[in-house]
Amino acid sequence: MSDPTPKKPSRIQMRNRRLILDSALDVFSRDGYGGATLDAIANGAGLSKPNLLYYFDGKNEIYVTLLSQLLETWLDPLIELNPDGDPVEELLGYVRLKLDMALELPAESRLFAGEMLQGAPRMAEHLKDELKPLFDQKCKAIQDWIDAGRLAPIDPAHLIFSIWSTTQHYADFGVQVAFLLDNADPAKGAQQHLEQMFRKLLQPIQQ
Amino acid sequence: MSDPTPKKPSRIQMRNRRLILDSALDVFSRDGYGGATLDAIANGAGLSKPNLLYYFDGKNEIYVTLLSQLLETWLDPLIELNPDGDPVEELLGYVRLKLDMALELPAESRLFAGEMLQGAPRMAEHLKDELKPLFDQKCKAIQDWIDAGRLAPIDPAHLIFSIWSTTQHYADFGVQVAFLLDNADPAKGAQQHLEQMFRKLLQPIQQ
DNA sequence: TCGTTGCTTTACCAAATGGTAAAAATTTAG
DNA sequence: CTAAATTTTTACCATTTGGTAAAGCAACGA
Repeated sequence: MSDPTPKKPSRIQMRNRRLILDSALDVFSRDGYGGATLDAIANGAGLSKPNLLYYFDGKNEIYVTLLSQLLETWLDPLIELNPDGDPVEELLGYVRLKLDMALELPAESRLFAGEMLQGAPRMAEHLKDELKPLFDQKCKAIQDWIDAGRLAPIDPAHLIFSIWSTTQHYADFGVQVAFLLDNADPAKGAQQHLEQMFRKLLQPIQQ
Repeated sequence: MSDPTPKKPSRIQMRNRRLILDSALDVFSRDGYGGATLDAIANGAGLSKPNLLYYFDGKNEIYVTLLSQLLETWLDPLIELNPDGDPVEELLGYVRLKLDMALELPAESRLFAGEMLQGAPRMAEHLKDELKPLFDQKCKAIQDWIDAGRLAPIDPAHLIFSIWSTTQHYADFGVQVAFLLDNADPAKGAQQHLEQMFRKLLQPIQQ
């Protein structure tokens, strides 16, 4: 009575909305928001365009739905960062997780990157509500570790930026990386390099 | 006689091609290739659309011209990397230069990032001819430094990826960075953080 | 079995977009 | 000053694109 959409989705709805979002991820991440077309998305989902528009109100709604669903997955590893664990190992674990995500879900990473590149015009709200509080909270946790002498003194915010950028690079610039590495698998080298780099950065001076 | 376009461009040509490319940089970097329109570019340049098409053969030619001109500027700092200089200082200098470029030319950085995100469909040739040889050459130079014990043992290719990703992050994800830093200027913090990180990574063990 | 609801298709449409033809205006060279 | 060359405008056009209306079809509860 109070809920504007009380009906639970049917099996067909579940299936088709999933098909559409899967196809949309392909198309949006490959062609960008502006380059993506409803025809391409409908085609990839195996539906007609009007049929697609039966499930979503328009291009923008598909895109926003996709991004906000993805944001959860994306922020999950950061949420897992445990203030009660060992600082260096917690952060190195986070690096490892983010790298794995970049390597296994490159389309998702590129979708976010594309939105950010354009100034996040369609995501600003979500970022404010979900990303910012989490970011501030984790910065504070890292600062506490530093204050306790359990971590080298670093700027928490820029540390997080460095983790994000270095790991996501393997997804967002994946074509370039593959090309420059002569199509060798980047996974192992990346893992070792990032582990080495962040371990050196984070390790507090032993006394 | 052999040159297919021997005529040197008039002053008007120089001016208008420059106006168009400047506007195109704005539009392409903001809206992506697919989202950019000739009308928007023409508008930004203060020309009519047909007038714009008098100077360039089409949307694609504007885009490719822009990117290939930019590639030079972009690779310049890497070219400057001097194998005869001090390894750590040379590489830290490169980091500084790349960061300065990201902060001062964010639109250029985003334009490249957008092209890479989409798999560099319109830049593959240029990358093969200009980027790859330079990259291989500099990787070898870094490896020589390592072999001479003047640099910590790191994977040169992944080192370069880390430098690119961390510095360009401040341009490509500039909106996110500004938002998460509460619109504080990221320049100084970024500079200090990256210097600290790469110095620790690169410094060979003293004996 | 019948009617209601939910899903899909067919047939469209208006606006936007990349691009062209050719006339008009302007600049430049002699 | 004039004629040729260059530059700009006006008037178009075909295609693509996001989106709609409404009819047809399928599923399901009573």
